[in-house]
Amino acid sequence: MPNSTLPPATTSLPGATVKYVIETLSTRIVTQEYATEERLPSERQLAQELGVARNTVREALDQLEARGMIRRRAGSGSFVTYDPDGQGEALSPVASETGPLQLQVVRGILEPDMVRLAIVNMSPKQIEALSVVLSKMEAVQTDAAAFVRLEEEFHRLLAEGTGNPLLIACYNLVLDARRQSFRTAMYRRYLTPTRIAIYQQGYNGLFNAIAARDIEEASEFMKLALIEDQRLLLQED
Amino acid sequence: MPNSTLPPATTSLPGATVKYVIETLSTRIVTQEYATEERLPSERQLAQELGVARNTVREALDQLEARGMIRRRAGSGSFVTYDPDGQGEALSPVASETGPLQLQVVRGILEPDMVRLAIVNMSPKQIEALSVVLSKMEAVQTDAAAFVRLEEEFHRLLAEGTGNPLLIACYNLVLDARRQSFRTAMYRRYLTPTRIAIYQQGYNGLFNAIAARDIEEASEFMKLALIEDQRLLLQED
DNA sequence: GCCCGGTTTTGGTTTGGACCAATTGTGCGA
DNA sequence: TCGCACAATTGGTCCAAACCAAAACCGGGC
Repeated sequence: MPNSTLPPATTSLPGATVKYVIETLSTRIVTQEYATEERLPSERQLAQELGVARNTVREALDQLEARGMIRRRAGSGSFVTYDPDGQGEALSPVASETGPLQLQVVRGILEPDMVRLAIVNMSPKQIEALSVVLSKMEAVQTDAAAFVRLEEEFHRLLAEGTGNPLLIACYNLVLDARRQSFRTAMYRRYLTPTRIAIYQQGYNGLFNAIAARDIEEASEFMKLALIEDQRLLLQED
Repeated sequence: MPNSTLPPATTSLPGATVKYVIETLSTRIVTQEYATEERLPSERQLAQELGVARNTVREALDQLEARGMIRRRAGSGSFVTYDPDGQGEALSPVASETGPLQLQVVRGILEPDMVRLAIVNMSPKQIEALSVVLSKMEAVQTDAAAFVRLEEEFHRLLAEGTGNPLLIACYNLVLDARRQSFRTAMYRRYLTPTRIAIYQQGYNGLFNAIAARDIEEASEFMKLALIEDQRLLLQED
């Protein structure tokens, strides 16, 4: 079949491109690689850099805008509105009335199974995105706030890795509550460099288990992290 | 036509095309020109009829789907979900994009632990409220819709019985998705009086276990109910 | 130095085409 | 008649390109 034209070429995995762009950009935003208020590269530049069509970049930006992470102005550019220490936003009301222990309980219910689902569902690109976040986490030495943010991003990627919109929505509530907890309870005080190192080890093991598609191992690491959190919780006050 | 390139042509007013398609289609839906549950023309047909590109039709359909007026199934078609006698409040958007299987997965994660928490947390009054709903359920003979509503109420009371606001919020999402499932997938057809009797037995056992504060027994009953739902799901076609 | 108009950059919209994946329909053979 | 493989249909994703409108940028003229 002497097809005259075949522009798409389809070298990359289909169906994962937009999500890949979203994950890449949202990670960069969360890690402040694109700082708050900063202008991010033009759509055309991003398209070239990421090796996708502008259309695809646009769709990703649409969703980031819907999430409230960026704001776009025609003729001017796209700007980061995401605020890491977002004092601003009213988190969902449930977040504020959820106690640290209650948060821990729900995490204990969701996360082990969430990892299982993610493992059997994540695409290579999604795992790649996860590894990017992991390496940034490993680079953290003392900045507890940054570490917490990266943890959230890591968990968010896991949730999206399940491909289950309902589960993702539930876990977004969990993350809201978690953010709230960190704001009020000031765990950060207890996130010493030593503890950060412990967590880094845990996340590293978790990621390796995920990359190896070792379901039980990963679920076990997830539980360990939860137990560690619990210990931190009890030390408080 | 020897012209090398001029795809857009731009015969119609620019910037109003998508809106025009949305208005046209949503009007047809609201006026029941495309009746509820009916399949509307394929995207390619609509594109031709309205004189726009398929992409434009898709974008319009995206928004109609976001509004909950239609639902799309790859390989099958787009179907009107809008109900003119809409009791139907706007369900949370996640509800519409959650499939029956994904719903079942999340329920399988949450419900067994939810029962455990409820048992150790419910006050006598709350258990009393539960028994009231149960007796109403047992009075149902053939009205599948009523039974489904009572089931929801039963589950809601359980969730509230945990006293965990975060868990309650998560489970509300689950219930939204469940309601959506019943609307679209028409399980009701399979909820014969015989099946209702089976469920009644299950809920009765579940309640007794709860009243007796028998955690393992209750969790077991909960799982059984889930399995029963699953069977019902698989029979669907 | 300041304003004003053209040029450039940037996001916004639409087109058309190719290919993928899920579903449905169909016809042939056991 | 029953099933199963194959083809057609349908929504899902991505690409490349053109044009528009708003904003920013820049250089000349006052």
